[in-house]
Amino acid sequence: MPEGHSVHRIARQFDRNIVGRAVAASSPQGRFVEGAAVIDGREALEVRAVAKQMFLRFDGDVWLRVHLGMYGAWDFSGEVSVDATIASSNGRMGQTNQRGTVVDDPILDAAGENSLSSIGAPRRARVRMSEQTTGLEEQTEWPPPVVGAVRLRLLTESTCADLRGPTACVLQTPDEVVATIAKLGPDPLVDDVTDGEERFTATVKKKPTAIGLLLMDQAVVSGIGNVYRAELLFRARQNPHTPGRDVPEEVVRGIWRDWARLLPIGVETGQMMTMDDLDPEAYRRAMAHRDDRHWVYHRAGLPCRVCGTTVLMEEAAGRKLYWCPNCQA
DNA sequence: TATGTATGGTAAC
DNA sequence: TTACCCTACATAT
Repeated sequence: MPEGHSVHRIARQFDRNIVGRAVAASSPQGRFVEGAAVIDGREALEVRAVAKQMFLRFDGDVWLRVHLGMYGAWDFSGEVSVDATIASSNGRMGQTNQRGTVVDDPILDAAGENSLSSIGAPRRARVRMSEQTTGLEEQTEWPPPVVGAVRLRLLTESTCADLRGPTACVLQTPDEVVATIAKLGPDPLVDDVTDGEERFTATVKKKPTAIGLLLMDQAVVSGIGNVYRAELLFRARQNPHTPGRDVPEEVVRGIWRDWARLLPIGVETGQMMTMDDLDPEAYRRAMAHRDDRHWVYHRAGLPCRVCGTTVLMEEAAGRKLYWCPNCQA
């Protein structure tokens, strides 16, 4: 389910709790038994996130590439460095208490930062990291019992990471990792932002494909998914159907810069917050309720927040595209 | 209990 | 373009 921000968040979690430690690897579900056997006993040395993919390097030049697709998730339990607000899947916010169970009524300040005093500190917790981070009921058993179809379990002495439902979970050689990343468009959190802008602009400028489709193409730009696509186009007041080469260059550059701005906000807040210029009360409401978080995404049939025109929805390449025909004429 | 939907991507037509 | 994969959850029955 995650767009780029979630993958960067998950990579950060790996950096804190898995990298630098030897792992026991297994595939309880049975679909990654050989790969797990290769990883088993190795030390995790480095994690990288590019676009919607995560690369975890183990000693001996063994790389694990994971793509969560729409349904994948990593469940962390044991010692977990909780650094962020934990939101339940229905959009309700919560945070974990000392026992790791979810507590309602988070304390958010106007900047959207939570008030956890132990930011970054390991604690007993159980969280599911997918598009959002969800608090799970903590298990006292160690290692935690396997629940459901776990493709890959990585276990350090103190932290357990369970992978479920990924689109891709494969081992790669260093050359293969380089090749995979080379096919991906610029990622504002990986590439130099100025270089990325040039690459993105040059690509879009020569494409006859609609800009609404180009933004979803990971070879054109990394990490944008269906939510950010709709929101970036609205923020640029850009019609999704305009061929890339016909979009004014300044608009194209503006979309890149906007993405470079929104992505880190998503990483820090854990939310696809695309209405960032809100007063504190509106911001609080947007953080708390998913339906109040976006300009046009998931708002088909509702009035545009800016002009009141009915927001439209159409299928584009099998995905739902939301836009305001007046603001984005 | 069944069904529909979802923030993604690939491969086959 | 369509089929298909992978899983969880909300909603309908």
